[in-house]
Amino acid sequence: MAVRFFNTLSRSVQEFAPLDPAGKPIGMYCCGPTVHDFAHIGNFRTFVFADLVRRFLEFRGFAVKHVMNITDVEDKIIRRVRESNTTLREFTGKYEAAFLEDLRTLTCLPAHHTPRATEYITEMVELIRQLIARGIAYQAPDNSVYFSIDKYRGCGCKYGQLVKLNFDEMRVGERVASDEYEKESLADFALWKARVPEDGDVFWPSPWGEGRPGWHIECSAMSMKLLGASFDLHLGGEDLAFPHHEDEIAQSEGATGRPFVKHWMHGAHLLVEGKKMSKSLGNFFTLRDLLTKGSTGREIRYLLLTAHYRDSFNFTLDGLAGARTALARIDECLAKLREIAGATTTAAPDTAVLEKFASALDDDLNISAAWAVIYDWVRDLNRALAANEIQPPPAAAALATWQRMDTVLGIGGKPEAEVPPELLALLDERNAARKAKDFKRGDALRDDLKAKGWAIEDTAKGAKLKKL
RNA sequence: GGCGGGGUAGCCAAGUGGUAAGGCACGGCUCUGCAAAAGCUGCAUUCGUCGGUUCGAUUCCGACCCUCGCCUCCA
Repeated sequence: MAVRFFNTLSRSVQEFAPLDPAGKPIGMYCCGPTVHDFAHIGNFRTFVFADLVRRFLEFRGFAVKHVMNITDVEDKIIRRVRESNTTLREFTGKYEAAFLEDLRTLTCLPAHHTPRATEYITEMVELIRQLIARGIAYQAPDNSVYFSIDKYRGCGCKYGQLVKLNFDEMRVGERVASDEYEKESLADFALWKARVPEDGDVFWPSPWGEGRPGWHIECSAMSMKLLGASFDLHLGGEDLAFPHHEDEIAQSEGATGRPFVKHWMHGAHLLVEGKKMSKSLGNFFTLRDLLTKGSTGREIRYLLLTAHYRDSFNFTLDGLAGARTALARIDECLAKLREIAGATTTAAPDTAVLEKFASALDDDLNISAAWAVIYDWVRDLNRALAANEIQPPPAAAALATWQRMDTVLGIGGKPEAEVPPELLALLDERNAARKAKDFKRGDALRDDLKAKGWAIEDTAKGAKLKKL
């Protein structure tokens, strides 16, 4: 069964067929962060989604060349650089590093390229030059350069490929002041913003005078530079479809005359505790906030991966607690399998299970169905384990099956916590007390350990300590 | 106002023109000195509302209600 994804261009689920069937890697571009602050959990839903897409394509045997940009110049960044009296590079460097670290916390595979906008000014200028040469862009009296949607349409190009647009009905300019620009038409957007005093040191020379790039042009310049004028797959959050991605298409196709991206995918936003995240509601979480509250990256990743990417998802603290329990169940099963498998490490995975898992994902990444396959599989294994019916070879095979599925999920196994020797001593004491039927003392020691963050698990093979 | 998603058990969330996956929570059981942990097991006559098509609709059609997103800051 072929991989099928919803394509925003066609508004339907269609087979994912690479541009180059001969085997050139799939070019995949995901709009990255604007590094003006620590990224929040909503941002990470999109990046975990992109990571799932990439991992699944690789699982299905595609080679993927993954590019994710870092937007390190933009209005908000400039304002905050000015306010914090620092340099652009210093300011953005801090948040870029934090962002990349956060991605590692969520076990997202690193992109093959993470280009910074400020390092592709030359390419952006060149792209703008081409657009002006083709008569699609113009310099306004304010010295800024704008993209003309009328001219673009006049060339037979289509503006409004990702969203249905009806300019007569649109409330253009309602939410954002439009009188600060001298555009020919309200819908036109900036390619190059002329330098203004508030920009401080943040400007570059260009044929149109000093200034800085508009927001959309960076993605066109960097994606085409690294992946070619036409590439396979472009992803981002749903809010980016318009205008950002629409404008990327216009700039790129306007400049090259070639189709830009074959397949567009957009991830839905998330709600937190049923409401749109906002600082005033107290439901605004960065990844770091959640880690501080005691969650782990894998729990957060798991929770973000429990819902379909095109549905808005309600992220809750209850859900996070549930994620911990659910993962523990998987971990427990794997630990038992490892114990039985012992030295038997090489085994072929269970292809029937893998096929069920993969076909769920083939269907536009139906991750819920994929989890159902996993939990059914876990229950079957647990039944067999409880009945002592699992020999080392099937245990090893099950572990191999998990390992293969986990290349897509990126959940991994729970890291084994080292038990401090003094706690082991307490455990020994408690075992001795129990043996002597001094249950009062045994229970006291159990409570003591619990207070120290370790639970005693009395199993058929003796007592074990487990980190809470 | 235009465009686009959604409304399925306490919560999260799949799915199908033929009688509702999975996870969490909760109850029961096994294990235990008692617990915990773990495992097993049970848990929606019902899919926003009202109509229509149909032998049969949660699934298709229509209307309505609610909700979320986009309409040049946005993952």
